[in-house]
Amino acid sequence: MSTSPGPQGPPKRRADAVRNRELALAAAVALMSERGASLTVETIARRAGLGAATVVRAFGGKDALLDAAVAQLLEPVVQRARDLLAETAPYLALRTFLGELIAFQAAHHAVNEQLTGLDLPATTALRAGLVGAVEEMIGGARRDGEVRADLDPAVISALIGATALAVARAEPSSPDLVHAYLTVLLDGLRPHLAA
Amino acid sequence: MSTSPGPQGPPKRRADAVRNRELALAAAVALMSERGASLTVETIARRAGLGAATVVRAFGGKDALLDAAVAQLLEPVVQRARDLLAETAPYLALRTFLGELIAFQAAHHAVNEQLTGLDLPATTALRAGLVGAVEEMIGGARRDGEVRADLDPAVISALIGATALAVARAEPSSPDLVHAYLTVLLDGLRPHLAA
Amino acid sequence: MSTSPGPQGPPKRRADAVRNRELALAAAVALMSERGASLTVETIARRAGLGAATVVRAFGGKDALLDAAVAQLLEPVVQRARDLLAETAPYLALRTFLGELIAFQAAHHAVNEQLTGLDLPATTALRAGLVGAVEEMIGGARRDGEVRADLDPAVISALIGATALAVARAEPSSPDLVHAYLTVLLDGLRPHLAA
Amino acid sequence: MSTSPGPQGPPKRRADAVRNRELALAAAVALMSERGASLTVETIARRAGLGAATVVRAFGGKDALLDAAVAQLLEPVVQRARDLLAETAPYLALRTFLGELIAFQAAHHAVNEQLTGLDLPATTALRAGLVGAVEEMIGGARRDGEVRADLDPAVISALIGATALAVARAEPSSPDLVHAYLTVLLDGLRPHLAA
DNA sequence: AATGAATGAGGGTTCATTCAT
DNA sequence: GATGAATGAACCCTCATTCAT
Repeated sequence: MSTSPGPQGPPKRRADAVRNRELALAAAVALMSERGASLTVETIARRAGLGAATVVRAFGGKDALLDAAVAQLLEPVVQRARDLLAETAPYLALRTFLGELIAFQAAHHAVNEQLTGLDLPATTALRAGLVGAVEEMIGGARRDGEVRADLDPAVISALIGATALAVARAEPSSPDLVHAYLTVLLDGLRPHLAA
Repeated sequence: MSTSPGPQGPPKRRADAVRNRELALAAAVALMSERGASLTVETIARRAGLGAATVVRAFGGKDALLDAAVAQLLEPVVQRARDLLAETAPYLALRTFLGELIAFQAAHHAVNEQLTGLDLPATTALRAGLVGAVEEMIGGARRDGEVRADLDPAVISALIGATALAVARAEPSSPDLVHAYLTVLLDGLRPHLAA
Repeated sequence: MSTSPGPQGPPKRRADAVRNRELALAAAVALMSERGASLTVETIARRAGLGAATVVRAFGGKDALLDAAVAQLLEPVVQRARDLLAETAPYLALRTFLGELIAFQAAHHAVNEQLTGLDLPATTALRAGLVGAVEEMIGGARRDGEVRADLDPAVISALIGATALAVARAEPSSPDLVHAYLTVLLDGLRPHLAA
Repeated sequence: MSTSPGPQGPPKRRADAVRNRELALAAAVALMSERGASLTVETIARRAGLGAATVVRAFGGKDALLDAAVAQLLEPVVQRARDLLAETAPYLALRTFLGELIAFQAAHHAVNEQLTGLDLPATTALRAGLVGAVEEMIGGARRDGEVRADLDPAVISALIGATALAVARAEPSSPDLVHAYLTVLLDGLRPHLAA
């Protein structure tokens, strides 16, 4: 009885594993936020204070690790978009969300710099969710007459998806650039006043 | 003096070297225009009909080769921007150039897909030249009252530089996206109608 | 004496250890009977419902585990050979045993597929025992005039040892092949009719 | 003109590459003939006096290297079987070939020790050719009344294929074992004299 | 000068073993 | 004592660069 855990304890040392998973994720995220970081398994592991094999085992492969890292970055963003959609008028939601999106991306501006050509299902799904939420915002705002009606909301959403990340990743990053992006984009999205 | 040719001896077989340089450049440019091309030295050399060592030797390293290739791609674009600046009213030049820029980038959407973290001086310089030309267009258009005055032309230029490439490289590429980008951007750049 | 238990204290939880040993052995044996099974420590442990460290600890290393597993497979075969020797006329014993040996090997055709170069003392000893038993069968059958006398029984036994396994492991396995093997071998072992 | 080769020379340094290919093949073959040799790319390369990457590049992968090595070993054997078939009466061809086959295999007794589960097309094809040739020998000998008619030649051929290699690889290798194998096998293949 | 070939460095992954719980 | 997790070593492979021809 002295060594066995109480009746509540199925996970014996799982806690450490979870912690190391998070360490590896955090290390990957940190490296993604640094320009030109190498993002090799070895580098990530060293940053996390772990062995290279450990991080591979914890995720089942480098791709899965990167997928999990990007997903961890993206998940709260998507959630925030959904929350805004539920709580706020579409156009206000769009304005609010865009600002937050850029601010968030700017804090992790190197995200998916080296992710081209990889199979990242969680990331793909989250990006789709994000684009979908933005599309709903735009659709609603358009119905409210707040956004121009001559462009397809899906296309506008894709446009935002493509450019927001680029602005966030711009070198050098500057608040002025973000401000200009938001200003131009939102003004450009307003309904046409005159031909 | 022993190794350098005398004044009577211009480079003897430099013609071959120049030709091979151009072959390698053309091959690299062609590969950059194909999604998912491998862009290894071996691949480039095979495409050029040359040996791998030849292309390395012709440029002194892979980075320099890529730099030269991207520069070759970018150079006419920059030149076009300068020509438009010289010949056309600023705002019209801007509108014209933006459309051409996107079309060009879309035709070479793989450019600097794998260029992160590399030291590419020629590319950097040309990009600066391009951004500078756009900045002049915007400055002129602003003086003509064609572009909003509440944003710094340099910042707008940086914004265009950051987003144009992203739109051109978007996956999947679509004319609608390009159209929406140009529409929103240009409308967003118009002077404010109401404070 | 200090480490060995006193006469009043037999091994306390040795029962668990013994049980785990048997679980691991059974798992290893089961995996050896499946074509292309991976036979890693992890795989064996999972099949046994144990932790990987447990199976290693129970045997002191993977080699010892495999040795014990093969030995467990071979032991009843050797015992059967000894029983037949004791109970049956040599030549009949030989005919009977050969059929059973092939059938047994065919049921565990993956045995020692991945065992090359390993140090497996128990397996080696059992194989020697098996070869010895067969040698006795042949020697007795030769004395009875049932087997040709121009070949050394030890050599014939080695021949059987080498070929029986190969036939059992042949790809693809077929009853016809086994039948042909037994037919040709036994006929070839009969005494020479004509010089 | 001084440095360029004469008009006959398309392969400039291909000779060295061919030589290194052969060095690598010879090293692989040599290692296959040693019990317990590790057969890693590194080991083979070191034995050949080459870098590991060189042997990989020369063959395009480890599997292809092993395939080529085994094929090189097997090719003259298959050729010899075909020659015997063409020149000699079937049963004599069979007797002759079996002796040579064993002798040859015995000289390379570790061949395909670690080859299970690999995709080796050349090896597979050559083994099929060998089995086919033996099958023809047996079929012809059977028509001549030299080999028993109650067993399918294809099955007998498979039997020989399975056992000959095993005998050649037996540990320890001994001339007596080979002699016994040939004696028992050939006698066992003779037509049935009495029920 | 051009090049096919060689290679050292580095990548991701697997696995038997060790360790902390 | 049992175990999930950690890990160092080893494997195969790729590639930019260097070398011998």
